[in-house]
Amino acid sequence: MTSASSTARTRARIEITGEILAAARVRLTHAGPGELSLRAVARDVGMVSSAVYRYFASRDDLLTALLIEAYNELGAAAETADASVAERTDFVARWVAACHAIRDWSVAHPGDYALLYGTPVPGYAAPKDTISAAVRATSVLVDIVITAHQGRDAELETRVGSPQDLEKMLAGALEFLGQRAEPTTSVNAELAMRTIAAWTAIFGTISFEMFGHLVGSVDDYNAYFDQVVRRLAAELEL
Amino acid sequence: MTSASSTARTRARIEITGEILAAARVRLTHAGPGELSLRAVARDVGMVSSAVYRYFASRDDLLTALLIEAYNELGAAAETADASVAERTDFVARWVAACHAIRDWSVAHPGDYALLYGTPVPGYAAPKDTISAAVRATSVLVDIVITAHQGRDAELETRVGSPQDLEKMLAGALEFLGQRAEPTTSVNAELAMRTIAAWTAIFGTISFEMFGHLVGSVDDYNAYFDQVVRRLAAELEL
DNA sequence: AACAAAAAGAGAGCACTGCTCTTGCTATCT
DNA sequence: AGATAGCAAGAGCAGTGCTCTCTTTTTGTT
Repeated sequence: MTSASSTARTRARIEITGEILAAARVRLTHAGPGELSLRAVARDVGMVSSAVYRYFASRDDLLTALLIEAYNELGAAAETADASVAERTDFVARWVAACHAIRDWSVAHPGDYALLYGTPVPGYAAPKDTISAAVRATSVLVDIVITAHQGRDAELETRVGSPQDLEKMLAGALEFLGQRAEPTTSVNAELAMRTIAAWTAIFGTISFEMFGHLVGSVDDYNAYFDQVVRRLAAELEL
Repeated sequence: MTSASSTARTRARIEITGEILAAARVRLTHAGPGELSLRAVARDVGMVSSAVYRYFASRDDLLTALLIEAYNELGAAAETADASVAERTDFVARWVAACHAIRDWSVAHPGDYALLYGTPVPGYAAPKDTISAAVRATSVLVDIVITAHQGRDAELETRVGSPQDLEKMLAGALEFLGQRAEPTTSVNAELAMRTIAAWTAIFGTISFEMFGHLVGSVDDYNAYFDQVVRRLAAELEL
């Protein structure tokens, strides 16, 4: 029986890996990445700590796996919210729905959010596996913006600086946006600039809320976020 | 000799406290708050770890002291940059100068920045001592905005939602802004909304840069930040 | 000047962490 | 059936925050 993955052992391995991840996830949700102890997770699943190392080579490896899971969950939440808007040409509604889905997930998963958008762990550099997952939520937002502008005649006018400056500065972003747009269209640098700024503003707002910087200034976080999101929608001319 | 602080011991205490803080600061600058070990700091200053506890009751206390120092340094940088603009009525120039000073300091002190604006430490709640220091950099920005709008006839028109909604939502912020404005003036809720959003956007942008989320999208961080800041200046109608 | 009180440093120790290595057992493949 | 590889457990190392005890030094008072 050389079939790839049907032996009891491989099945057990997958299951146990999942159990460890789930246990770690539970601890992470309300504890923050720095407090996540591999030994504590091991105890949760009824293992000795050294046994966990058969499944994850190091604590960083475990964090990476959690990172990917969390990114995917966030991305899925954004995708679902966007897809749930029936009127596909109501780009403001889609934008608002996706943004709120992102915030809602973040509020419900503080520890995971801290892992994704908080201080990076020590010498930790996110491996390539994480990129595709990391990009999901962002892609939802970007797609809404790009689709909204796809068929329009007039391109956005550059507000600050020259289009050449923007193009040079945002080369990487323009490439990414270009891949998501229809092949024939070229992506306006001004639109790219505003999109990145809006994207940053969204996560900046959530981070400020989550990390306590809005305490005393803002009373109703949800209402405030809604304001921010709708203003960004106007800024993006959705 | 009962005079408050002239004995050799009190002088030594202040000096040693400073040495510990300085050593911790050096470690923090390029290491991140989670990696800051009290024992390592003790070794740096040639003490045994238990001796450090005569000066700081816990690691959290040390972090709090570092937090205050860093906030003050950031605040001072912003204040200096603002003050260095000769033409006091050129509010855009003052805004740009202050914002860039904030980013420059952040880039030069990654570990400190992570302590201030990254994931909060475990169960750590910033004590009141930190607030006055924390507010300094923000106050510079707020003062520029408020002063710019002080003598104007027309108030900003509410863009999204109603003024009543904004006032209710931003009660805390309006109080803070009101304290910084001239007593006679009442602060416009729309202005408060835009100011908070701009403030959030600035630190969101810096956080995204520092925590690696702009890698691949933005090539020239300084130029990008300049764009963001100038667009916010326009948004704030400085 | 002498003495009690307070403060400071050093060391040992506890409970915890990430991680490695060795030992015994068991499922898998040839 | 026998060799091989995978798995779990335990001991152990170096590091962490923090506490407690002990000794020495400085301080303030009698």
